[in-house]
Amino acid sequence: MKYGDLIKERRAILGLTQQDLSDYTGLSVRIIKSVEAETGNPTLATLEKIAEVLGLEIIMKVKIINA
Amino acid sequence: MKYGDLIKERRAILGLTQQDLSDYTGLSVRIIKSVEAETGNPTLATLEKIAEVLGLEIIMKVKIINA
DNA sequence: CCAAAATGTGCAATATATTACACTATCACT
DNA sequence: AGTGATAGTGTAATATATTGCACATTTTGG
Repeated sequence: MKYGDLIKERRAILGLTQQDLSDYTGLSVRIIKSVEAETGNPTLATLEKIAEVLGLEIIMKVKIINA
Repeated sequence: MKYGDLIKERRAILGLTQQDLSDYTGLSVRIIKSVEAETGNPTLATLEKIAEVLGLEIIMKVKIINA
């Protein structure tokens, strides 16, 4: 799953800084950075908090081959 | 994101036990259980390993309101 | 009904995600 | 050029995900 760029772009669209996103999610700025850079291995809760603030959603579904 | 039941059902469809899924993913049986029960807070890597074996995928996308 | 297989739970040890702080780097603007 | 705002990095401390074991419970098939 790619998520770093999506989060970064979405945050930019909403005009938020990493600090803003940190404040709104309650996550450390360091984690915001690592998630956007896709370094590290975030917890589902971490991703969900970010997704919630940015109007994103995380979905697990059956993988369609060749689609 | 709901994932426990999907994983459980998918594993059943493929005729795998929790032990099988543990072997194929390299994750402990305990974690397989906690993920299926949606207790705990799994790492993205943990979910991805399970998804890969079960033919599932995890996606983050812009949330469409009223859809 | 019975036995074996599969699943669920408590606990301690280990691995690692998250945090906080300090510092550097980059970018925008005057 | 320089200042302020924003973003990236190293390290140590803390919180917690993951593991392994032992045992209880449930389920499945004969």
